[in-house]
Amino acid sequence: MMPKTEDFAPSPGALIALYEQLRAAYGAQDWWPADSPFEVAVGAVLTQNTAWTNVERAIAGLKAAGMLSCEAILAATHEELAERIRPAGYFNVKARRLRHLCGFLADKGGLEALAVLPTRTLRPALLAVNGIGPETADDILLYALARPVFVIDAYTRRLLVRHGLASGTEDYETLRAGFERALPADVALFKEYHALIVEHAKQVCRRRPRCGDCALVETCGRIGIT
DNA sequence: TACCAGGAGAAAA
DNA sequence: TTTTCTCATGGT
Repeated sequence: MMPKTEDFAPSPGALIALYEQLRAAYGAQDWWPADSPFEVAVGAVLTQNTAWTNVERAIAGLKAAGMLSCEAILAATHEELAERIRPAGYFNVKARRLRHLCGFLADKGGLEALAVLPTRTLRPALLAVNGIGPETADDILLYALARPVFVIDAYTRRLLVRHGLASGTEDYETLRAGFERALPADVALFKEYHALIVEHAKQVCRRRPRCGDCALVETCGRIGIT
């Protein structure tokens, strides 16, 4: 089914204004925190429904074991891999997902080889990999492969609802399409926008971890977003 | 101690 | 087709 793009049509001015306020409040984020595109891809799987601090421990564990490569992950047993990524939670599930992703990458000739494929081909291919959903695929496309794809996450959804730009019932593709229609297809802008939304949520959640569906009120007020 | 977190797939209704 | 359940650690 085609996404319901008519349900989310923010004005470019509203999205740019929000971005500029976040940028003024938090400065340049220079995301994603990783040493290589492959580390970005691994991190994108490990961070599923998990705080980034736990993901950092898991990636450090993979690095320490010399397992931060497609070949090493595919060569390891399920138990070895799961043990290394245990701090990220859901370790059995994520170990399978990492192996699926690495199998896909190995089959395609590595992450670098994907550079020749257009996004309209690459995105469906990533989504066809078991364990790679829309957010994970878009993290990889934007931060590992520099494609102008806007990443939607729970923080983005909450921010949009808080500011009356979305109802909260829109599906992932609707929100992504809305951002991509309203904003210029600028990889640096998309990277920074998503990173700023995450930072914005972290700043608040650090103090008020159980603030329900209105977590952004305090910081929104402080930086003048209402 | 109990609750929650940057998701995704499978099973059930 | 939509909703519910499952996976699991670490911080508060």
